[in-house]
Amino acid sequence: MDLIESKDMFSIEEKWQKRWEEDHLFEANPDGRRKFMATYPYSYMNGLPHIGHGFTSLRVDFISRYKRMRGYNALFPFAFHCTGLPIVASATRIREGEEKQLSIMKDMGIGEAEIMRFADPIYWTDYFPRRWEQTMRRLGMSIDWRRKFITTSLNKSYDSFVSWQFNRLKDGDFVRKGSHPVIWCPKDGIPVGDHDRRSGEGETPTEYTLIKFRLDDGLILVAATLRPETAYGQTNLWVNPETRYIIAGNGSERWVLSSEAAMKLAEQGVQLHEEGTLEGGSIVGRKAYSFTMKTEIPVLPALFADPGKGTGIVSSVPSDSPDDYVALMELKRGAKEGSIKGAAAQAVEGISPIEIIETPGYGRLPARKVVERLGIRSQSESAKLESAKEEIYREGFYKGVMVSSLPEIGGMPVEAARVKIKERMLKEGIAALMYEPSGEVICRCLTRCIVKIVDNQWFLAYGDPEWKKLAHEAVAGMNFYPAFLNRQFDNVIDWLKDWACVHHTGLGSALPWDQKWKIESLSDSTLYMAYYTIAHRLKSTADGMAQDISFYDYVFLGRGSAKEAGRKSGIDPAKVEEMRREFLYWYPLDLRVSGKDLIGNHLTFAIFNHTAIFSRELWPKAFAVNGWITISGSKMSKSAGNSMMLDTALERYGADVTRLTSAYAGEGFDDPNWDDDFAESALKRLYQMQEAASSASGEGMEEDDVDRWLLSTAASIYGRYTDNMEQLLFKSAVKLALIDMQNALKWYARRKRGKVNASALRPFIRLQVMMMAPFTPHICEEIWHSMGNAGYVCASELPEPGEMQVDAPALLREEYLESVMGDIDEIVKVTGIKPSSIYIYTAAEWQKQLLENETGSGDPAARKRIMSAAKGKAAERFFKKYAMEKGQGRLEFRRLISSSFDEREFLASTREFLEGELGASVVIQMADDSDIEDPAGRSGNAFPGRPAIFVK
RNA sequence: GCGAGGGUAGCCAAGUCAGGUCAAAGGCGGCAGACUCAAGAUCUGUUCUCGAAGGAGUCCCACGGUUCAAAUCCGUGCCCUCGCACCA
Repeated sequence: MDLIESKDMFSIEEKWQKRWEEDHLFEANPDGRRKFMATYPYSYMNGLPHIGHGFTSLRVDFISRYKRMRGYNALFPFAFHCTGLPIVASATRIREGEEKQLSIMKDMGIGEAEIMRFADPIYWTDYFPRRWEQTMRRLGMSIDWRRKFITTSLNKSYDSFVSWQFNRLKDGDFVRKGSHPVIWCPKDGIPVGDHDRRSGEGETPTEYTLIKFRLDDGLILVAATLRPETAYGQTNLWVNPETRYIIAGNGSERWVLSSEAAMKLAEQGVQLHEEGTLEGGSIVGRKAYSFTMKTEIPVLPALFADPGKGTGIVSSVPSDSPDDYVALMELKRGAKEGSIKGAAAQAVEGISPIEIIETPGYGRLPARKVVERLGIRSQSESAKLESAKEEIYREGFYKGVMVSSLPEIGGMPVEAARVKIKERMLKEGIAALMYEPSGEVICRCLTRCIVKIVDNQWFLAYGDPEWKKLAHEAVAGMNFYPAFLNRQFDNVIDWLKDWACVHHTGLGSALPWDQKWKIESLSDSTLYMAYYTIAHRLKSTADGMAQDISFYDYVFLGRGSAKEAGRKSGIDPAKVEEMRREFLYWYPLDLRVSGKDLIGNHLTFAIFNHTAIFSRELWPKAFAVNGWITISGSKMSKSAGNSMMLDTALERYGADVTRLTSAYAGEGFDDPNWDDDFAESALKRLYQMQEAASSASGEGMEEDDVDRWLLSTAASIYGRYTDNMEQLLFKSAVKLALIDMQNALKWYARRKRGKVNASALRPFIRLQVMMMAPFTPHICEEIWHSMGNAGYVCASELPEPGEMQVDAPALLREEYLESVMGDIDEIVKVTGIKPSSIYIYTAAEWQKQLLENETGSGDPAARKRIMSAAKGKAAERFFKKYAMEKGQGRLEFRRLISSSFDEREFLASTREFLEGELGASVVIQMADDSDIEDPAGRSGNAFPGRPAIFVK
């Protein structure tokens, strides 16, 4: 057979993909076999797959193909996720002609003419699933495509499934109502998710504590702080002299705060009634009573008091706040230089920071320390102040301890003190809460966003301790790859809080009992693995049918009857019954493979939801998680210019090489590395496999020791291969199946001096092709076929590892030979001799017996008897060597060799080979031969399992 | 800070749970040789240091310990990656 030209790879791949398709090879239906169902979390349909998607989904394909070849009925389904905001947001951007979005579309290879069609979100849900399927097919995925579907109300059947799921969750009290803070656009009147923001992606609501201070006329100055635990360090208040504050009634109190703050508080359930205004400048110099300090503190001017942030009034803690410290220092300078006069100057002079928190490495006045280190002189150095604040905030929060002299919170860690003091103040009515975005968020409509407390928000109650308990139980019963993940999942379950599971906008399914809400994208995807089991029997389109709740109740839970479910859904009860049986055949899910980004959300949600709805025997059995792919060592990111789309890889390398490079990229939890150099050289390795196959044709010969070695090596490699495959360690498996097998073949060809035996080679290659089939199925089919095998290699059955014969002495013999050759090589290298003759002396008979005795019974009588055969000098030398070998821990290995075969006899059989390899004549003798030829007296160096050598 | 994982030769990475055949698999890169007019590709060898005899020295983040024996076990410290959410 000719070598596969690389351009032929594409046609070979296409050919086999077509045949698999025609023969419905991967369409899995329930039958009498053991089943194996593995899934990949469907990807979001706002882009095309890159090699990272390829890496994770291929892991499902590798294991599915392997399991199929181990006699399992393997199911690998696939679907497309369309729920949520990003598609809608991106479509809007296209409609608005936003440059960035248009160029993203162009980069995906979408032509000018077509781009505008993406202004309609629905077009995305048609286009991208098509492209994904195309790419996945081209990659040679063994997917049962009959079961594909899209999510959202665009698919009536799936929509009804989600609706059923939420009804069941609600019945079990797993969905509850509450309120929670969201980032909110006051102009549009909607929550603004990351995808709807012009800027401020990743910013979240943060909680400020509003602390009250009383002016002598009874007005309440309301200062906002992120750090209530610093209340005992208050020295003064800051107001912005250029701001007009408002006076607003709140119950019996009259608050002073910025008008922006009043507007925000209104969205957070605090109703204020404006009664008048107050110039910031007019409060400066007055005194306010601090309920914490139990004394009056001065109100001073500061430009950093931003009316748009918090309340525009700040309580000053110069010990711990760089802003406060710098502002205070500036005022003090002003007072000294005379630019500030009178009462204000006097007040300023009387202020000094109060030590309240001890932070390792920062002492008790961290603000001063950092400000001085960074050389900040003025409030206007905002960038430096930002980094100073961030540093102190983080260090102080995690490592700081309140100084012991403080009342109430003395000696407590900052973290705990904050909670304690805040709760006490709230209880006493001298504080309130307010939320602000953690950073500036600008809506796409260019409005600055605020935080709103949304009422009537529906939550999945992941914070519920009882539900957590169930989830922990599920984890305890699961397998994880890698195994340590159980700890990670247990931990996530513990910190997970209630999850807001509905949105106002985006694509999705309506909340069944409150149709104005859309179920959010992570929440409609926790149970759909079950849906796969029947998806191909339901019509997955907009004109499909919404199934009745009793239908799912029966199919998934066995509640009610097939007759009833059929009647309500208009489906033949016999069909309903079949679906019930099909679900029970495939479920529970055997394996879900995902990237590590889904641990903290989707995968854990899936565990939670399964425990809520299904009985124990239907909970998922295993999760596998892998890292993020890197390209030649650096993180894949579009902005950094190194990313690779799956289509690009396929065009460049073809499916098999893309698959092989992915498999070899890495395993376990570490980030895998896509190695272009490996990809470049991968094809030649596949050629080699094919070449070897073609050389395996022709007449066989009688099997000799080396043939047996080859087959034993294959058996031994195969045993390790199955272990690795079962553990999803695909890189190791490829190394064994491709590289180690090929290296064995190279040694074999060398040993046989070109006279390879087809009857050994053929089963060897046949096994290798089968082992490689999960990774490079196309070329393996080609070779399989060319070797005259019937059917498909990917439908053939791999042997039981235990069934394969391993000739252990045969393995030892070759290992021994290699080590003898290694010793000779080293001697030649070190001495620089060009050898003409090489003498090899194997150990004397008595030495072998002695070794056997010493490592075994150690019988002194036997020892004495054996020693009598040895001459004194030789025995002495032997024991020296013996001690050394023992020290190295090699004794048992030497004994194993020496007792497994006759060294001299074996070496003699390889003489021709050795002479050819070494280019010298080789003489093999035993150290105690009577007619020994030993010109340099080296034979005494012999040791059982390691012969003496003399080179000349 | 809490939680999870990690630190192995030029780079990547196996080995660590079950200590000794470990100067430590394999890949990539480098070097040398073969082939070639040449380059690329491919093949072979080699790739810690010293060595004219298979040896010795040093080595698996650092330091200390356990052991006849430590990359592997124990302790302490340093460093790195990821998660800590309402978003797919």
